[in-house]
Amino acid sequence: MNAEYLPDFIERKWISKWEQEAIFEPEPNEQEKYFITVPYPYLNGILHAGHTRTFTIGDVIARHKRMQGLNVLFPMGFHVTGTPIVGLAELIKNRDPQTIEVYSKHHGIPESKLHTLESPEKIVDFFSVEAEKSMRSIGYSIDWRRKFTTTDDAYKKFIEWQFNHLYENGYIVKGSHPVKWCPADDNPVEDHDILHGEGANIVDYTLIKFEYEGCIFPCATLRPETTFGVTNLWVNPEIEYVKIKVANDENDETWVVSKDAYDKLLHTDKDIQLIETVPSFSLIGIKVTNPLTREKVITLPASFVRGDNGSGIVMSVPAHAPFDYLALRDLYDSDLSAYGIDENPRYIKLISLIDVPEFSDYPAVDAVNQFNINSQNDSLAEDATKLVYKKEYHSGTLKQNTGKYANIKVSKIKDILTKDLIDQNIGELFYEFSEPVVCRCGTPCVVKMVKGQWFLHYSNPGWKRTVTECVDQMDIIPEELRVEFHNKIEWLKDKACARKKGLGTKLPFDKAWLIESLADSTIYMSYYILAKFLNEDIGAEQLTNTLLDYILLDIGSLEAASISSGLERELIEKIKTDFSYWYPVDIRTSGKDLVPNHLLFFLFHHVAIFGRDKWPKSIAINGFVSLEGKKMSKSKGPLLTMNEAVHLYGADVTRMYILSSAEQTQDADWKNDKVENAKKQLERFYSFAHQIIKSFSSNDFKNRHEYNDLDHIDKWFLSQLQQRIYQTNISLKQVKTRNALQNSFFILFNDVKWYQRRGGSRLLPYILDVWVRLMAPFTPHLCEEIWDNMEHTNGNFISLTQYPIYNSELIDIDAQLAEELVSKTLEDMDEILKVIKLKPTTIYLYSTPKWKKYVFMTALSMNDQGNLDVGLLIKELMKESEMKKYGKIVPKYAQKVVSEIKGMSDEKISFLLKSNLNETEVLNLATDFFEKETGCQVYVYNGDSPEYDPKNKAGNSTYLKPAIYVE
RNA sequence: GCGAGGGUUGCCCAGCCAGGUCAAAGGCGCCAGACUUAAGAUCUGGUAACGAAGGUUUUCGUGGGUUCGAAUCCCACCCCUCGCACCA
Repeated sequence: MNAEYLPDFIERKWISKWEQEAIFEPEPNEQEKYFITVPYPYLNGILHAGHTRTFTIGDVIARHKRMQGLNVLFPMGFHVTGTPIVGLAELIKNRDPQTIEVYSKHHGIPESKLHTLESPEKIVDFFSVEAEKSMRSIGYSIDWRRKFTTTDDAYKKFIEWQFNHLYENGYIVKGSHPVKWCPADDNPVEDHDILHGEGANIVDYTLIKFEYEGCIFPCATLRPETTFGVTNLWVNPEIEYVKIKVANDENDETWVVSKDAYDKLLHTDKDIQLIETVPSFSLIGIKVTNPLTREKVITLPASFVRGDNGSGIVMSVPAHAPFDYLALRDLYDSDLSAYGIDENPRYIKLISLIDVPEFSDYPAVDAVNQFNINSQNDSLAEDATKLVYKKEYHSGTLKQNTGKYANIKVSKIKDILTKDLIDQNIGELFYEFSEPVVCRCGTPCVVKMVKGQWFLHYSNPGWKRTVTECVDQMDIIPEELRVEFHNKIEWLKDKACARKKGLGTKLPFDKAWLIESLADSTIYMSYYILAKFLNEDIGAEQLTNTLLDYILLDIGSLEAASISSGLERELIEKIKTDFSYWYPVDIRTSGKDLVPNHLLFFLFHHVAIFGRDKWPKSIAINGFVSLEGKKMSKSKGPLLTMNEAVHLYGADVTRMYILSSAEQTQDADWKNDKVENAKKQLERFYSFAHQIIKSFSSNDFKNRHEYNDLDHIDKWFLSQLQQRIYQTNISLKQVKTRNALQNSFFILFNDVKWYQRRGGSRLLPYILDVWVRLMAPFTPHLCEEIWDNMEHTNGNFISLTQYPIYNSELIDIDAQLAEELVSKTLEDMDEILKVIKLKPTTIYLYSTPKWKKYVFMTALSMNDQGNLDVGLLIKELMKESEMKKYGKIVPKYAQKVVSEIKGMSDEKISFLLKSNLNETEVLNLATDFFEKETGCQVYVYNGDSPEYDPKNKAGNSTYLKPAIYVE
């Protein structure tokens, strides 16, 4: 064994040995199986630290389960469908400076190579080779016989099969949906195509159709319920209005809207024709009919109305909308004769329709007064609006004047009412951005209705219900995220699943479209089972629907499957048996960014396609990785690649660091100087192992289970070790890799230090044997190397060796308690030595007198029976004639003991109840240790009759806390 | 706005669900000692404050509450991060 830790050498050596012996290529057998998957990487770049974290977690779980004796399958594929790879090829071809810079500098691709990646195919070829190399170099125990990319012909056949099923079972429907649209490009815009307004949402307004002489005056609102409180409409005399013809199912309608609104309506699914422009003056001072209440209300002028927002006509609800109230108040007593209005707007009575606990009948008035707002042009009007809307939304209920909607909460009314309005044709939906959106080309974007689009019908309540059932029977790790899954299932709407651009599979029932790339990566875990055979001896064209139905769903017959595919029956049966052996997925582990999308779809599609016995068993979620506190970005940098990490620090160091720096869902920050420290830790471990291997013979390792006459400290260590083994196994099961490493490495290291400090040595070969197995899932190469050098297992891989198992027989309560006594006593001595200024030469320890221990144990057992009480305890004690001697001091001590015990955890109490400790003996055995540690002479006296006690210190002792006197 | 997660001792980061062994694990940093001609590396110990006796005091975002007892449970508030879709 080399004295120096050479990660590069060790790692190459063991990776190639694993490959030679093909130890990670499992086949079905009589063992219990474990199928673990992580999301395959998307190949528009080199694998980075984020992949490293998720994949390493997966590998550690795989290795742990494998060492626990399960038959583990951990496969990997590559995702390439969608637009980014096509976009990247384009950018490289055009020699986009930023792309060239980022990919050469951050991804570490030489420019000459980079320049050849001018087509999506070349990119896929290059990055898939690179990704596999990276994953091999970090030691993942992946079965590479099953790799594939999502543009393989066979994969496309598989996806077609999936979509045929979804279609046949009604999970795919046709419909229209609003998208961000650039009128100049005549294309939808995606977020990275946007100049301004990246955060913009599409908001759904309701148009309320007010009527006037056969014309419709549509008013856009987010609060359709306020239609009950409309007192007038607002028209801005400064903006341009038009009259348009709107095609409707039965009759065409004539609408009056702003010019801007007309432009927007042109992009909706409505059929629109311009009739004429209308002077704004002609729209003011007329009486329109509220379609809901049939009341007639007047139209009035207002400057706050914007032509580019909504329809350019606004309904006024002054009781509940500060702007409306302000605009109305601004008109009080003013001369409106220019508009042909001779009434004073003061006659208009506010209509209250929402009950809000914190406000009067007119919340808008309250808010305007509260903020002390002067006019509709005051900037505070915005704040007042927010306040009123928020309060009304959260705590408002509808009043009696809303008829059948009375008593409904404001927060619940919108969907109900909108539906009713649409049914009666007095309302319509209208979409608008939450903020202006401008395309990269400089053109303002609009909301466009895309018609005849294919949708995955995720909003289907039955489908949602089944997914909810699926989640309920799964393990979600960590458990706290279960609620998140339920929320997101609730929230999920229909999702367009067909695209025009990018790589992918055509929709089998509408070949003009490509299947969207999140939808084609939902049940591919089952494809791993097929992939092994496809990579060997099956052609894509043989993967027929009939064959897939038979293998994956057990539909149809072997006969039919064989005929349709042209495959041998035995082969088909073999694939089918493999599938039913490996499926379902036992765990899928993934970054938390995939919860609201991929993981959700993964569940939706599984329940849609497969029976309950094939539903996934568990999902584990992990957090992100940042780089020196900065967010990583594939396309902009900074980026730490898996290659770079492995190259600079080694595979084992990288694995250990990324798993130990943060727990589960917490984000991890990669810090180079901390990684250096992790490397030192492993060097320390290596040299510890090296020392032990040098100092012991291979026989010492072979006989590791045969120790007789163990010393106290050996028993203590064995007991302690069981706790570490237990905690490591539990933590790994819960995917708490940080906690697992804390126990299997750091804390165990400290235990070993204490063991050696206390003079232990003979268990060291045994310790190393257990320790290295405990660490093997995390740092497999290093552990194989040490394991190999112990020369006690005839060349078996540690990767295939039994993982340490908790052994309750080795738990030794007395040894643990004794060691606690020793270390606490040492702490007490240190504390005293630190405080007193004299130079100490001798320390006297006085163990607890028998009677005090008796008091303590009596109190403990009374506590156990649930009747511990100072009075009762003293009474009980005094029954004992021995105790009467101490009659005067017993009550005081009893009181102390009772409060001490009341403050103990149940665990500690049961621990103490089971113990049987001889203090004097334990302390005597430890005197050498105490002397070595303190540099003083140490004497231990029995507290019952100390030979020497000049300052009467012996009386200070309590059970497990000896009295101390220092000279 | 809606949803989720988080604020801990010089720093990173555990603990919180199952209240008491919690002045609070582990790592880093720092300090001291050993080794060394010395430095570095390595190893060992220490690391809230105060204390001439093992104690005391203050501390886990802020303010309340429940409890014999709260980092942990409840309520309110402040601050930070992420997601909100047709993009992987």
